Amino acid sequence: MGLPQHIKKYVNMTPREEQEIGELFHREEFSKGHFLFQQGDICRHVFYLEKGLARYYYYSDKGKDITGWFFLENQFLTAMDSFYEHKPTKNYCVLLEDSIVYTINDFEVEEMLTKSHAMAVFLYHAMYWGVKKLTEFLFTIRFQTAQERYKILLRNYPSIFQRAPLHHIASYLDITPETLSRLRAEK
Amino acid sequence: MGLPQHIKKYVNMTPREEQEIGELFHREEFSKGHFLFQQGDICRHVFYLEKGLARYYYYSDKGKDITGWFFLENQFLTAMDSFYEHKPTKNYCVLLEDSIVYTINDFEVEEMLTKSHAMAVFLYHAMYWGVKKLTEFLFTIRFQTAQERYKILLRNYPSIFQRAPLHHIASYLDITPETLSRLRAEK
DNA sequence: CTCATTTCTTGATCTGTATCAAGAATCTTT
DNA sequence: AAAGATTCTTGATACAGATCAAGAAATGAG
Repeated sequence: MGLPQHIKKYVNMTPREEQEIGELFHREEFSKGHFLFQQGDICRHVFYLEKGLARYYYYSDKGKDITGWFFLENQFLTAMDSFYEHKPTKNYCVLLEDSIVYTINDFEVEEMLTKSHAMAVFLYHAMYWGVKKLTEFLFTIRFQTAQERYKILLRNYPSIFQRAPLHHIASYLDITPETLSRLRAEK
Repeated sequence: MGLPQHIKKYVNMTPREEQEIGELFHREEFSKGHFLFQQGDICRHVFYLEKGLARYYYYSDKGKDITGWFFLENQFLTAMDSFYEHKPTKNYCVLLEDSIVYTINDFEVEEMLTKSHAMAVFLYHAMYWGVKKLTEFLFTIRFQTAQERYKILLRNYPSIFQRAPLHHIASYLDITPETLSRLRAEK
């Protein structure tokens, strides 16, 4: 493929290392509706979304469909705990659009982690990115009102509102579809 | 010091590496009330709490004192974004008890990250631990009621209720002191 | 030991968002 | 194009937990 530009900014690799890592990614195209993983799967891949949109979701204790995250272009995604701990995931990830995805296997990642110092450094930085995003999201959920959360999403990812059903956006924002509808109606 | 046992379970290091990393940690004792870092500091250390209790907190937009986390014995802590991005932190971390702390510098960590493959692997695993804890906490805040969150804390860390003031526990649970008081009063 | 401060409790009231209900709009399939 | 399914809106009501208020208990300084 040639390594996504995205990766390179995190870490200095030799051209050789860069090529080696790049060769581990497999390009694939999937149609809208394809599941990258489902409940019960042991998620054995990290995905890099070059084009398209994915919805990561699960069912709460009370059986409600909750969107945990939306993944847009140029983002990495996986079922983190499943991938890292080799256990079945409780989550789903479905494509909301036809997408181009680069895939890498768990054993390939692990091999690179143990054999390549540069890859270990890269994965450290990638994990930090996860910590940062989670911290931001936690902060938003804890301290912003429903209206503020709605406005933040509208500001940062306005395209989501054209690309995903509103009730899935509502659960991501931790509000009901009715409340989201009312927020949108306010002038 | 001898590396905390805690570290070893994450990663295989040669005795030499283990010794090298161990030597970078500096043992220190601090009294109750000591700040490990404060707003405005660039946090240049990772701390390992061997004994004691620390409260990580900040002031919300509305000026309220919010506990972000309690750190107990055998846990690592730092102002993650400040340490990683070398920027001033908005947070505070104060010891609630006399404590024994092992400290390592940012430049030492960075040197180990770039020079030692084993250290890079270790830091990758340490970051994952952060992702996991944040994910769990986010889940609790989003989907559990105040009463459930209270019970979870009481089950997992009962000692906190003897060791920290209740209003600081309340803000950690994302409830008011009044609500916590009422939850405790329920038989 | 005493006074002052901080912490905790209890009660009354308020509010943001959920829930329940039903109709309107939009998409999908034949 | 019609019928059915899904998504979205709007209104009425309910409720968990916040806020406001004030007193009680615990802690700490002199």
